[in-house]
Amino acid sequence: MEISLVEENYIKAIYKLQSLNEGEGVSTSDLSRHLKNKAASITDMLKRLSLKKLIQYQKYQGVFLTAKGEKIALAVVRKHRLWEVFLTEKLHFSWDEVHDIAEQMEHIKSEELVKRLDRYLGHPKTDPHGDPIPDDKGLFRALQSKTLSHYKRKGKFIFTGVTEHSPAFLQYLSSINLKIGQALLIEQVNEFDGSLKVRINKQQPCFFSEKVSANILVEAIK
Amino acid sequence: MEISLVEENYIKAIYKLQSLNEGEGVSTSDLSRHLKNKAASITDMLKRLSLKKLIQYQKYQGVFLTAKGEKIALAVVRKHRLWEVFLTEKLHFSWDEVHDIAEQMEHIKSEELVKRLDRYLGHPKTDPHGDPIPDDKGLFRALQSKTLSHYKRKGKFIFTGVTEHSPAFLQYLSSINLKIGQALLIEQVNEFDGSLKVRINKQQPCFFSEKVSANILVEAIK
DNA sequence: GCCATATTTTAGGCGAGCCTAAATTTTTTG
DNA sequence: CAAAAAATTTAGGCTCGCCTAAAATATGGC
Repeated sequence: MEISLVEENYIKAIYKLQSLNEGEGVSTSDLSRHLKNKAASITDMLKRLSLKKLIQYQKYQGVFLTAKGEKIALAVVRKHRLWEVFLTEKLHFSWDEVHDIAEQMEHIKSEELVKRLDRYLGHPKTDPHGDPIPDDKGLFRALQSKTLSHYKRKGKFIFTGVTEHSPAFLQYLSSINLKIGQALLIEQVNEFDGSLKVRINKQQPCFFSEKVSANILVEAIK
Repeated sequence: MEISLVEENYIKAIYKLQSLNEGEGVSTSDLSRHLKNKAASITDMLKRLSLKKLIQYQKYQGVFLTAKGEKIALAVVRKHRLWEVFLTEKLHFSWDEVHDIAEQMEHIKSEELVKRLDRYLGHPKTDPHGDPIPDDKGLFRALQSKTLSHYKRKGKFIFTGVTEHSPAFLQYLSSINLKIGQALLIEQVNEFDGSLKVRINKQQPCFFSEKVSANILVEAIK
């Protein structure tokens, strides 16, 4: 069965929103927002994906991926993240430039290509933003990291990823020399607005607003 | 102006057929054969490409690329050949496996990507089949190689490329250990059917039918 | 130069994937 | 629990890129 590029994008969006939604079906309006198509277009496509048994769809009730649909989603995510690694590691793109290009490359169809790319890159476990790369069976260990704003306390943390991939945000993190794997020392917590005083690598401290720390994933040390 | 993947494929086909046609416009039926679409569909698209000023088209008179169209064709060819180099050099695909994958990758839109890929590959001048890679201005020096069947005489030649890219043909060449850059010694010419007795690299001699030697590009030595 | 044949174009139709407007269903809320 | 509001679906229409059948044009043989 042929799956078009557009269908793959719908599947990917459903997968993403489903993982945020925790158990709930994904709504037409969520998809409409995410894909920037009108709700009526979403309904259109949901019918087609349902016919192809890629999703479970009942009118007005939201939508779930079937096993078949999830397999496709994971394959696309795997390709996307592998290409992001390629673009940063081999072509030296910065982490804020790779998303749009990988968005195109993720649709290239060749199992052999993915296999060889993965080997060539040394079987990376995460992409440049810290997101885990599913293996060829679609398996990956879920991030156990939490956001900095979740902890809201002093202490030492390791920066493991981001939950926001906009160039502006990623460039900001680069500008303060924050890279995946680096240690963060939270020196002060402002209870009023949730902002944090943070020291990175013995540099001058900087301040994270609630909005920033809500998009920074970390693991606590000790 | 947005150019779709399908439009790019038409442009590429026109470019290719134009270069064979030497001056003549490309006919609807040539394109129909090449793209495996019906003639009526070709006419359809020619009208659209003409509106976009990518081709010069007059009913019943065949078609030419405009400067704008040629620029696009060359950019696509450049990308196709660079990705073929990537696939063979970095991912160790064989030269008969890369065409279909590169056919997909050539449509990825990012000037920066092409620039970096080119640098990463060391600014290659030819692809794995010996075809020249246009530079970022679309310039390349045309192959001055001729086919083996053109020479039809004894002597020493360097194998520089192929004019046929089917996996079957390429695999045949691999099976007799013939690679780009290698020397070919023509030891005997059969006038009756145009077949050749050829020695490669001091191995057992092999025999090329007219059909094989018509698809092998060489440069004569001395 | 005319006729037969081959090529090309026009006309009309179809599916994918999008849209707007209107109808329907669900959810909220007073 | 009924009415208003919000979400969703249906109906109908559009473009792109393909098709078949029929009409128009070009070409090649006599």
